[in-house]
Amino acid sequence: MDDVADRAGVSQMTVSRVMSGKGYISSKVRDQVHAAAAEIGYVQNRLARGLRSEQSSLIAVVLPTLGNTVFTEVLRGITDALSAQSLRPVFGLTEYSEDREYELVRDLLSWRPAGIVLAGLEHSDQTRRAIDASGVRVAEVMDIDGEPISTAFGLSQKAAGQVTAQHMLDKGHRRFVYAGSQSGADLRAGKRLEGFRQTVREAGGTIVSEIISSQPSSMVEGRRITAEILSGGDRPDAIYYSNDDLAAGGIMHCLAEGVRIPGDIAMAGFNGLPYLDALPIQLTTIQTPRYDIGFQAGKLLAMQGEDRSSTASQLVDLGFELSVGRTC
Amino acid sequence: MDDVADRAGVSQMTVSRVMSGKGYISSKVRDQVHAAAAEIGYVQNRLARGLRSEQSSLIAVVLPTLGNTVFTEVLRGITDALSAQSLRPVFGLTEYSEDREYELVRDLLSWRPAGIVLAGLEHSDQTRRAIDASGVRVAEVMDIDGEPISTAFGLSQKAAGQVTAQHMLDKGHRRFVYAGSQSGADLRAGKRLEGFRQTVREAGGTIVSEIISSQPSSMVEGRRITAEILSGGDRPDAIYYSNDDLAAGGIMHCLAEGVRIPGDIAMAGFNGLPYLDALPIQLTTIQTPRYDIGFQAGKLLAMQGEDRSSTASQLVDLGFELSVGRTC
DNA sequence: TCGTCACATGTTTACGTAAACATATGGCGC
DNA sequence: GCGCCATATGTTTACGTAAACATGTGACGA
Repeated sequence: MDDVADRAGVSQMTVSRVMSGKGYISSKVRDQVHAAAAEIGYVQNRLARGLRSEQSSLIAVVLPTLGNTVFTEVLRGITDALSAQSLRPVFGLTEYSEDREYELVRDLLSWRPAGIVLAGLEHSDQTRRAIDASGVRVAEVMDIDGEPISTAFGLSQKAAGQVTAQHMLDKGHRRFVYAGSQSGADLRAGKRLEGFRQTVREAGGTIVSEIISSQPSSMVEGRRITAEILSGGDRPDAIYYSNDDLAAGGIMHCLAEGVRIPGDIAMAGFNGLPYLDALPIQLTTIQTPRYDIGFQAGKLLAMQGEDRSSTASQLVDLGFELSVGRTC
Repeated sequence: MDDVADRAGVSQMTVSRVMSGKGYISSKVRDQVHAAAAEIGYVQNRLARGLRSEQSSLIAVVLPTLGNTVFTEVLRGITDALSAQSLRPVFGLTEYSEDREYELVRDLLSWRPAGIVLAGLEHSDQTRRAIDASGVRVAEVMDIDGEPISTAFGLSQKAAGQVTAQHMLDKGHRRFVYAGSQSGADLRAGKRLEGFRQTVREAGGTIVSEIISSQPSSMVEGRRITAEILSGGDRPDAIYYSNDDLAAGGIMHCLAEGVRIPGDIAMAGFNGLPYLDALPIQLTTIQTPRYDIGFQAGKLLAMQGEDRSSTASQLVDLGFELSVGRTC
């Protein structure tokens, strides 16, 4: 900055003002400074800027995995929301471990981020304390069934499970199998299952079994689980998959084996992934606003903290929609 | 740090040494310092650390999109490689625009990253200059057909196109259609097409047409394009898709419409995405080491810069494998 | 005419850390 | 017994920036 200042014939502070766009600057000086900066290839040092101004233009993003399209879409939303104000996401992956989440949060707080995004509402006490102590602004994403740290953007996972159950019951199905993955570490999936169970029971239906694979969710795993379910002697009416990837695998199994959907077996998934529209059979699922969830979370954190009224904890329900296909 | 030092009864510098693990520290003092830090909830400030040590523990990652599984897997590889040394990725998306890439690179350099990852070998002169001037270490990923800035990890896209063409020719196909997306902004896809064209021509085959959609690649788009191709009067022997998502869409179209593969139309894709194993028909494709590419790029940048011998520009060929399915 | 105030720039200082440069202790070889 | 060197700690300073606090214009209303 001193070099730029010398070349432009002004003080270092004036260069700082031009770069940050704060304070009064005559247009003549502004141009001189920009020209000087371009000539010597000046690149500002955000480490110094952050140190002095006690805040960096980084947003910490802590997600379970990138193996699930859901989170890559959330991340896209966040990234897009931030890019306008040249905030950048720094991120870490928890692989659905609370301990790992804590480590990541601690580590990322050392960057003095302007905000932090967490997945879901369940965090260890340690994590909550570290966040409280840092005073960083928080946005939680995907889930709104619980108590947020400050603001959560998402949908009611439990209600999604209920709506799906109700729809399947309305279609006449009574005996269900639930197919999940990740050893049940995905707490949102657990809440959907909870809602599903409740509605099924109230209507007098049965959940014959709950199969929870230890593998990460994938189409291949969904196909495997489905084959397993259908090879058993006691075939259920319908399978409720914890997400679309598993369900799509189920559809593939049936296509390959000539099992009729929904005649032989009905299915429902969750997420409303774009590729479902390309499949030969339209899956009944729940459409979730994943990108928008990320985008709104990003926008909240990108807002300069002037808005102190929003300090109170708040749940922002971005809703979901039952997408009726031909699999029920 | 001063507070921690007071509580531990040592100097600030000793605390610094404990935190960074550099220099001699007695185990007694180390424990005292850790205890004191834990008591007051000390979180180091990486902005200050980076400022003083002239280098941050961030790795800049500039990718075209997160909409393509390929790049999310590369990103996973990078993230995993970095997490061991608690380096963190900061990233930006170019949406396949060179100008956007330049802006992002400039912006990310202001974080004084320990390294930067770029997709592909083609970058604007501006971008190259900015990187040269910064002296930052660079890893380029996915492509090795060209001149790297320093080290590139990937595979020969052109050779992949050639191998695919040769395989299809061997299977007796002569009249091809190429189906791509992104308005051709994906330069790697362009190189594959180049290799494909060359091999087809040398063998006396024909590329009847090259259809390049302006949409991002997706299964839905692949199904749409395929429907378009097959509805035309002059049906080709085979379709070469620029990637698996488009090809899977093609398979879906044929499943839904009763078009026989490869009897009525043959197909090949590129990437070897995991979900292909779940499809009723096994797609012939090229298996690419995407995660490994990201991982090795991450590892290179994570190495402390002691290895000055590797300054020379270098291409690391991680290879690919033809995955023979039942679509040719 | 003078005070006021929006505009424009400059000077000094602090942000939290680690590099560079001391200093002190004690074990070990000769 | 003495010098040397590995070990262990302390003091001073600089990293690049922006906040805080000046200072200096000139237009405009009373």
